Amino acid sequence: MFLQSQAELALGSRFRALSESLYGIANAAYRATGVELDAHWFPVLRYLQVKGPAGVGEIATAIGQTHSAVSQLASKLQRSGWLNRKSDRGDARRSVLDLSVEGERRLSGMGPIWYAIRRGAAAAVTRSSGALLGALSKLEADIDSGRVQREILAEHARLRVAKPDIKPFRREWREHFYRINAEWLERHWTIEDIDHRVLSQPEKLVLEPGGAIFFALVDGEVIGTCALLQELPGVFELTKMGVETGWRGIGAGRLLIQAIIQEFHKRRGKTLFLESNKRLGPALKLYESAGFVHQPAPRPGSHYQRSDVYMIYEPKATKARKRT
Amino acid sequence: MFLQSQAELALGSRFRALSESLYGIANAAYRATGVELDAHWFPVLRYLQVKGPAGVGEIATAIGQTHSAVSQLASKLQRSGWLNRKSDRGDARRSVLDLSVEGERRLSGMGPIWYAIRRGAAAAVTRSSGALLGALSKLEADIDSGRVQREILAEHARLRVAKPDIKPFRREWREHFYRINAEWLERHWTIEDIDHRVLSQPEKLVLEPGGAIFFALVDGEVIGTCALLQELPGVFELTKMGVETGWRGIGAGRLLIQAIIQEFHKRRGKTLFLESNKRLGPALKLYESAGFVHQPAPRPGSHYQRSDVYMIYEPKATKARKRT
DNA sequence: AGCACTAACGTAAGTGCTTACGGAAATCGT
DNA sequence: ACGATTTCCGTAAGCACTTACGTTAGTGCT
Repeated sequence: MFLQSQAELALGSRFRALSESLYGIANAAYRATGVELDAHWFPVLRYLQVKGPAGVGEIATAIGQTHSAVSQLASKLQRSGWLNRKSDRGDARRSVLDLSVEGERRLSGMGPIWYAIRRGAAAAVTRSSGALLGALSKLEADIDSGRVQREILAEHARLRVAKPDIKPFRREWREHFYRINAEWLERHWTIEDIDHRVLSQPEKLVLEPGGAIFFALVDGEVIGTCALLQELPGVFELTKMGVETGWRGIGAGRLLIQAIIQEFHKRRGKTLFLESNKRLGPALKLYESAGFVHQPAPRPGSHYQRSDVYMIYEPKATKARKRT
Repeated sequence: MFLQSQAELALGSRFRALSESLYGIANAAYRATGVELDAHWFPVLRYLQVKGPAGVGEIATAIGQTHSAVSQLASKLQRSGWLNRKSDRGDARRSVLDLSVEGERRLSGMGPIWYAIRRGAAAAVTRSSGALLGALSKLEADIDSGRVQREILAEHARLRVAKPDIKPFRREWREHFYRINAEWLERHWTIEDIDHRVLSQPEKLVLEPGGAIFFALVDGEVIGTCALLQELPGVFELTKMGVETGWRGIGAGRLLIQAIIQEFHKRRGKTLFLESNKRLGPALKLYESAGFVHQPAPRPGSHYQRSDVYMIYEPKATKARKRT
């Protein structure tokens, strides 16, 4: 599921959909058992049944909705004979809702269906995690207190000004190497077989043959990666560079390329090339400005179907010498 | 919170409210950080950003909404320049959505705010219960499979035809003695001091002085209760009778009274009386038909403020003898 | 006592979805 | 090959809320 992959970011959508599902289930149960009740009415009607006559505002805060919602629903329920509405003697602003005799009668036989719904839902909740109800309560309290809100803003203040750090490969970041590259590969092409193998076994197919992998991190979150692959002794390929959409434009790509080049020099490599595709405009710009020079494509013996750009790294020093 | 007291019955409302809260939080975070994005757009925009161009239906199923919702949102986003819409060559029924260059640009800097929201929400979720996300996923799957629906109907089929069982007091049902009586007491009056004491210490104040308590159960759920209280040796009071709203009309009240009377005879009691209130019409009918006869109220030395009905049990046998 | 202020509510309009419906293109069965 | 069915989508209307606003009644301050 796509929404699940977005983790906490799409909770709003998921809760909304869950809400509709649950209303649907309850309504289907009512219909199937011949009960004329809409699940949306339950909070108001049940509140009146349990607590007796109550004002609009009182009900609204109790069930977590606005007074308008309660007022409008009350009008509807009044028309269909569920409840009575009279204005409070004593405080003429208030209008007091009360179950009608007929409404009370209709509700009085709901025990079986309510318990059935409750048991069915409880079973599902238990299967999903025994503590779901408690968790929801705490979450609601947390949100109401404004704490979540404040924390988000605090985090953002830190993340916005954070600069990317470049760090060498660590095992716990392994999955990010796959994830980040899969994102743009799936987007523009498909993941070729060679891609899949390299991405899923980076230690064996990149590091052990004398290569290197770097990650770009922002405040501990991996947001980009790049690999240096040794094809033949002294011949290296810059490959699998990706920065998460959403984190572009803070210089992570440039830093990654610089780290790769530095590593290439450290290993006394002779040739550093890369293959890419014309559709990756911003990346190509980065390569060019880092010292890569276009060559006739495709490279003889290219591994990739999608490759139509071939570049070789020519250090500034070399070019400068040429010009003089 | 009232909704929480309704446990699984009001999950729909709670999820809906949670959904609104989370959208609100996200939107506030966007606004506070100067990002022009509506949290409701996130699923569609993010899907396009990650997966690239996609059809309306594909997006709809991926994000769990209807194609109509996606189509309408797409129109809006198209008008405001976020995305382009063109019909698919190859299949003219499809219309393909794609982020515009401008839309892509706007989204490209969202990393910090998205991660901030994600962290804030994740922290709240962790505080509420580490497993909430997994629990939600399982719950969604369970609902989608139709299992919850089926179980509710099966439960209802059993509960609807179930007859109440009358059982003597057990410690594990203790709280129900309080809960069920509190319901009608709070509803019509307030819980007097003597009520509170008796209800919260039934063993000490009812059973030990030679009384009894019975519960009415339906398929294992306690739905009603009644107490026999020994005031003086041989003088008993029928009191604290209640049947849950929702379970009235299946004869639980009558069975409870019969059980009390039987217990009264078993203990060779001489007098069985009760105090009640005129507002409790249905209950009074039950008392009358069970053999209780009205006496001038209030009873001398009554314990209760609310009492304006006083009845004494006169077995049919006695009345029959009188008539002859 | 008078006057700003607040509280309680109803109404109108907006919103983010849904269901219902219909049209057009693709696919299937024969 | 061609009618029946299915797929894909857009539009319209509905729904369950919301926010915005206005009215009326109570409250607090001087």
